[in-house]
Formats: sequence, C-alpha cells, structure tokens
Amino acid sequence: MLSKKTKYGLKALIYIAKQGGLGPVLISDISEKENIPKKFLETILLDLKKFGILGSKKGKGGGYYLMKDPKTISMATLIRVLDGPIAMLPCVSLNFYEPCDDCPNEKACILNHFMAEVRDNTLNLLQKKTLYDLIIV
Amino acid sequence: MLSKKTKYGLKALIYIAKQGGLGPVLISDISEKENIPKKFLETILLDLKKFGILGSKKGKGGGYYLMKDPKTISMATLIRVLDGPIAMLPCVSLNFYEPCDDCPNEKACILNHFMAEVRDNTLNLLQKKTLYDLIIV
DNA sequence: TATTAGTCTATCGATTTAATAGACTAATAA
DNA sequence: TTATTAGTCTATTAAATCGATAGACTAATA
Repeated sequence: MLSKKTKYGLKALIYIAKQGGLGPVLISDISEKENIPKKFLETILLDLKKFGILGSKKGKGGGYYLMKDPKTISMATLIRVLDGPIAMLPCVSLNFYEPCDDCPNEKACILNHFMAEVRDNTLNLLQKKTLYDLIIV
Repeated sequence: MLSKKTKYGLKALIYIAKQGGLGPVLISDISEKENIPKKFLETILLDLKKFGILGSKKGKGGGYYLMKDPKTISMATLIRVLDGPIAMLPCVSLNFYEPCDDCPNEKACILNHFMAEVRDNTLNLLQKKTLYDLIIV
C-alpha cells in the first residue's frame, strides 16, 4: 500500500498540473481543496522540490509549480520519489536494491525470479503513464 | 513492499510444496533450510493454517502440509492472506476496501481510477500464477 | 510415560508513519 | 521601508506496525 504521504503528494501534483502553469499554486489552496493537512503537505511538497519535480516561489504571489511538462513526468518516478521502491522485495528493486539476509543465492531463488516478473509487469504500466494522462480525465 | 512475514511465508510454502506431499514438514526443517527465525515462522504457519492453506499434525511425525493442490493456490490469495491488500490504495481494494477521509467523491477521483487500473494489471498476473508455477522452476 | 512437535498468549524494542509546532527567511507591494 | 504574504527548516510527538522472542501448554506417537 502507498503511504498517505504518497497519496497526498500525488493528489497535490494532479491539482497543480490541472492549473496548467497559470502561476504558482498556494499550499493552503491545495490543502483546502484536497483536504490534506497543511503542515503535512508542506513537508511533502518540499520533498518533491528537492527531487526537482516542483519549484517554488516565496512571498506574495508565491507558491508551487511544476518544473517539467506533465507529459514527461512518469507515475513510476513519482511513486519512487514519494513512496520508495515499486518492487515487492528489496532484492528485485532496480532503484533501491538490497540483498536478503536469508537468501544464499539470489540467482537460484524462485521468489526472486517471480517478484522480478511482477515488478516488470507493474513497471510496464507505471512508466508509460504520465502525470498528463491523469489530468486529461 | 511485502513484509518479511510475507516473504518468509511464501518461501515456507514453496519449500513445503516442493516436498510434494511426502508427509508433514517440520517447522525446524523449514527454518533451518530457508534461514527463517523459527519462532517467527511458527506464527506465520499458524496464520496460514487459520486461512485453510496449511494443515498440521502434532507430535512425532507431525508438521505442516498443504491442504490443497498447489495448482489451485494462486499467488494473489497467498499475498492477501500474508500481507493484506494488493491494491495500492484502500479505496480500490477489492478485499480490504476502505474509503478515503479526504475524498468527497470516489467515483470522480482521478487517482482512484488510475489505481484501480494498476490493481487490475497486477491482479491479472497474480491470479494466473499459482504455487505450482513456482515449484516447477 | 517420555519425547516430539505444534499451539497459544504476551510482550518487547525498533522503526516508520502521520501529523504538528514554531521560529525563520524571502519576496512583494503599499 | 515595512507590513504582509508564503515558503523553509528543524524538531518533536503519538500511534501504529514490524520483526522477533519467551514460555507455558496441548496433542500425538513410540
């Protein structure tokens, strides 16, 4: 399951993307319209900024805006930034790989092979879908 | 990500299935061969018994055995029993559904629709694959 | 009746998650 | 230049979950 942080983050990004680049969007605006705790949302958007997905402007007329064309932002990237690994096991994660303590031979591990298949299956969908696909309803 | 409980549980089931029904399999046997903490494994197998996946026999010559043909046990079922929802959000879970507090209208929620698509995509694979598919290498 | 092996309850520490608090800094406009 | 707006940063907290362990108990077999 995705964390609430991830759900909130995705909803915020969809909200911002829907504005279509008409100036920065206020945290408080997103918070109210999407029913996301404001302080929590602050930390999430800050995270997205750190990863170059969002940019921000302080002061009056400030807010958050997308740094790239929504068509170039895949859902796989967003889930990885917000939630972490897409794979079901660390030993088949492409971006967050970690070996299993209990597994003496990963290449011979049946579960490893199966979970890699599941990962590829999911990735195939998540990499194709972009933020843009979500805002054109 | 799947919990260690789930990973251990799946490895144990694969181990038991590989014995091909030649009498009950000992917890200690699985624990040693698969490097799973024995006490932890006990609780996991007990869980699988509760859900009718495994049966057990006490005393000498006892142990755990499969209650059904591995060909009839889907990976989707196993992951649900061990880990919980397969869906990425509670609001699109078929077996563990819960509405989102922040969502005023689920049917109109873009994320909901997208995550339902992801769920179907994953489920399509997990329901086809059975425990048997994992033991024939 | 001794031994083997699963059952049950409970507890523990560590980590993660969700959320909040509050002081601070940058940008804008009057 | 200063009041206001709005994002930044650090930190703390409460609750939940995770991974693991302890120990007493019960059933089955030889």
